[in-house]
This record gives sequence, structure tokens and C-alpha cells, in this order.
Amino acid sequence: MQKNHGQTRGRRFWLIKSEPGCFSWAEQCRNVVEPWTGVRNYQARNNLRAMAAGDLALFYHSVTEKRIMGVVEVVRTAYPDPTFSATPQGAKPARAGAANPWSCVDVKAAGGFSHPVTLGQIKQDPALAEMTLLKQSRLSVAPLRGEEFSHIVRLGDWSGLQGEGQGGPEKLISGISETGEE
DNA sequence: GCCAACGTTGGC
DNA sequence: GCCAACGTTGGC
Repeated sequence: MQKNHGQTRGRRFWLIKSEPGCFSWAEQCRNVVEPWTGVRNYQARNNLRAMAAGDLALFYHSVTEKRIMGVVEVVRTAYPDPTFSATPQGAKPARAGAANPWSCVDVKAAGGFSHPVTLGQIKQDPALAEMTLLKQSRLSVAPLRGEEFSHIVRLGDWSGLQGEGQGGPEKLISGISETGEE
């Protein structure tokens, strides 16, 4: 067993955002494992770097849909974002030899919601009032409390982690430390 | 399409 | 180090 960093054992929870026109939940499900690249914000990058294998993240469709589609599991921790050298939209000179400051992780589809949870639902739910999604709407990789995660996957009727068998979601949810770890 | 929030850049 | 200008994100 890994006894990593002396953390309260168990996974942590995140919310990651994508514009469906750019990369969608359907594509995530088709590809299964996907490198989560292109994050160009330091706070979001630091959140990527804080992820551990086995952590779970809600997959949010921003802009056009504004709803949470399902769950992904972190299967590879942070490594240099290979899309850095591509230098999109002439943003950075990225001269040869410049260090790559950006990171990505690999995430794996881990079950969709039969009822995607909308931003409207989240906004009117008192249990979710403190979500980073609401407080920092522009942050594309945000931490999530265990209670928020379990609440949302119940709302969405999560189909659970693949391969965890019957009662997967409830089993997982019950295993979630409801005591926040800030 | 507009606008608020927020991050980045560059002049001083 | 401050701040104005500008760009981007994302909700409405």
C-alpha cells in the first residue's frame, strides 16, 4: 500500500473544465485515457501538480453547456506538458531551450452521470455554495471537498468507477472522508 | 454580443 | 513595485 505524504489516506477531489467544442466528455469516454494538457494558468497548474494517482475529478462542460458530465480518475501524476513547444496563438516566444513551466496529468474516464448536474443546480444548492467553481469561475482546475463530490455524484446519478462492480458508487462515496482536509 | 472578473504585460 | 492597458475566460 502506498502511504503517501502522510495524508489522510484516501483520494482527493477536483473539478476540471473543458469547453465541449474543444474537448468533450464524449471524446474522453472514447479515448478512455487522456492527457490533460493546455493549462496555462499557474494556480490551475499547481492544482494539477497536487493531484495524486487515484484522485477523482468532476468533468465540467463550460461555456455552451455549463454542466458536470461525469468523473475521471487521475492515472498519471504531473509531467511536463508536451503541448508547450507548440506555442499556440503566438502567446509566448518560447525560445529554444526555454524551460517548460507547464504541467499536465493523465485522466481516465470513470463513469458518466445519467443526469448531468447543471451550473444552475449548483448555484441554488446550499450544500454547494462554497464550491470554487462558483467563487473562482475562471479557474479551470479546482479543488473540491469530499462532501461536495459525494453530493454531486448523487445528484448526477453517477454510474460509478468502471470495474468496481455492484454498488460501486455508493461504496466509493461511503469511503470518502467526509471530514474536509482543507 | 456584452460584460465582469481576473491574469498578464509593459511603461514608469 | 505600482498601475494602466490589454487579453482571456466564462456566465448571461
